[in-house]
Amino acid sequence: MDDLRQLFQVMTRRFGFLNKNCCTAGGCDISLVQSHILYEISRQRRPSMQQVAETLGTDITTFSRQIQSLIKMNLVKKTPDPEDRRVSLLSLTPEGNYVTETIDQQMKLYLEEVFSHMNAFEKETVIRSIQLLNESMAKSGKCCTTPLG
Amino acid sequence: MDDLRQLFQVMTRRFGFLNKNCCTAGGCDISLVQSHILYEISRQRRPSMQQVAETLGTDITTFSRQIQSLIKMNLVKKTPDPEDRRVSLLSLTPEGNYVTETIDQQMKLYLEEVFSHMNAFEKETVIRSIQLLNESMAKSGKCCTTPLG
DNA sequence: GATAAATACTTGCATTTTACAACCAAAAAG
DNA sequence: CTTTTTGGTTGTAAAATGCAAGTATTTATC
Repeated sequence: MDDLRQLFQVMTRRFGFLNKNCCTAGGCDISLVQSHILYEISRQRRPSMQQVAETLGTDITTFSRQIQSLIKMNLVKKTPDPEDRRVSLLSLTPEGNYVTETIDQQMKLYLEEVFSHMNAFEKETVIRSIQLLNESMAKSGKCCTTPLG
Repeated sequence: MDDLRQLFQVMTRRFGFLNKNCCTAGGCDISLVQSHILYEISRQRRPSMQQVAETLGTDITTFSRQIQSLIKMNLVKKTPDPEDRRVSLLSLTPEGNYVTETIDQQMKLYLEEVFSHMNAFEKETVIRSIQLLNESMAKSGKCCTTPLG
């Protein structure tokens, strides 16, 4: 309880490593940011560029180029929105879906491994705590959002 | 409990934003990685380059250059280890200490703000949960460590 | 005690990532 | 119909990254 920040720092660093490990694991070999982009595209429902970039807190110009790479790698598809021809809707190609799915399974496997060191009650408490934390961070508009806006 | 990964993803992303915000806040204007380096140097007791690079999971060559920048900015000092003249021990300059301290206070302020949305019991539970999580991740040697080794 | 091997770190180089500024095109506002 | 706003793309330049190769010191090994 003394060094609160340290706790967070260690936890997020470890989770970052986990994420990174899952990118370079057999088969798919993509960067960490690309992994996050794929994840968000799969999670959101045909999002626009802006939406995903905003979620990840990356500059739209950087994001634009990242998407270009992912399209070149045949993992992502960009379709113009018929409602508003300025926006491009993002979706995963079958290959992109496969890669994303593979990473996700790997992540889940690792997370289960981590939680295997706890009993059911502890696991439940930890999960509930993270939920609570997320809610609190959401409430606190001042911090924990992208620096841009 | 359904989407465990999502919970982690959101939490770490938010904490990452928080970290990023604290770098660019008035006075100090350093990159996120530099902030992490400063933090680790202040936390560890006169660490060597390898130690900090290892902790952060960054390549030693990249790290070497980062340190060069921080030295040029007069935030970090490198002193040869008398025991082993190959190693360089890292420490903060007074300026570096000030910057690091400022960031730390900002972080703590933000974290307190986040926890202000909880009651004492919830806060205690959340902190204990993160501790537990860190322990579990440490136990699980397979994941959650640097991909390099 | 000389030689080989390992370790700690730096530099060369090439690639990737990043972001500000300036831009284009479509939509909304006036 | 003109102006402004919005979604997205390039130009360019800086920073970050990491492999390969190098230097210097220390630790085996014979």
